[in-house]
Amino acid sequence: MVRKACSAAPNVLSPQCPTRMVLDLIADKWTTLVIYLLSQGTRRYGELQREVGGISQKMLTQTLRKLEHDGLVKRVVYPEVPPRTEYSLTELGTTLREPLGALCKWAVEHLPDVEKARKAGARQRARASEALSA
Amino acid sequence: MVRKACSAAPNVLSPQCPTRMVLDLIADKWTTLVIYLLSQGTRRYGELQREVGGISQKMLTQTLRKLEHDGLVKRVVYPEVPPRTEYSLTELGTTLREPLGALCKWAVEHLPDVEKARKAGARQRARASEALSA
DNA sequence: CAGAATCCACGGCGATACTG
DNA sequence: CAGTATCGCCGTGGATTCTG
Repeated sequence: MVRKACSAAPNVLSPQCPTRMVLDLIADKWTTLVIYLLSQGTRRYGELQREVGGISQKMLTQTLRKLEHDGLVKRVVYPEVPPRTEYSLTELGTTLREPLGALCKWAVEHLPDVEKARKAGARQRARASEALSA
Repeated sequence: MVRKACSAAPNVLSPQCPTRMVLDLIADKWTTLVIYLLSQGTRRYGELQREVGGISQKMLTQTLRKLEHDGLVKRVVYPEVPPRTEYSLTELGTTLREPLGALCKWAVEHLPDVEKARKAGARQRARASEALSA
């Protein structure tokens, strides 16, 4: 495991730990979706809004701006009329595909387990107390 | 608006896609921290609260409950006085360590890049307008 | 010690309207 | 088309209090 990431103690719990940053990065409902889409190729603003489905312009713009600010997404504006803006992953942005992919892979593989646990959870919870006293 | 789930095409954009579930799972400031801690060994409620630092009992309990409900965390209550509760990762929970670790690894490796981008962004943004008019 | 319950503030986020 | 600006809901989450 990655230790000395933080100052002295390998503490993920301190806010300045890089782990925290990743969370801020992906712990956003939309961010991951946008990255996913862009990992498939360059998109225009409108395309993204249409494809993500359910996202408001506010959120899309906000997400895009954050991503751009973090150097993960490249924004190219063509000073034309009508306006055209194209978004794409930067070099850095593409490096996120793998770890993100690993996570998705986990989801696909373990989804059944989680669903099973969710269903069993309700029943099991009811008998939890009695099981312990036995 | 429910198009085909992601049965055939892994459409991350549809809400019922497993990817969405992962997001719901980790897209929580605390969840990842808790999992990280538990991946190091069993913890008591109070220990978690102290170690995570900054988390309220409400959030801790809530997070723990969700994790338990999803079958990632095992909760053992000892009917003693004073009460003692121990939390630990389930078998399923430990499988999350790897993909989560990959993410952390990414963070550590690319943190400098992101920070650089963040710093450069501010300056660059200032010259963006003038650059266009030039 | 572990947790449930309540109150409340802030901010996320969507909807809408306007601009270049 | 690609945004920005404004408003308002409501969910998230913190602080506090109470219980077994």
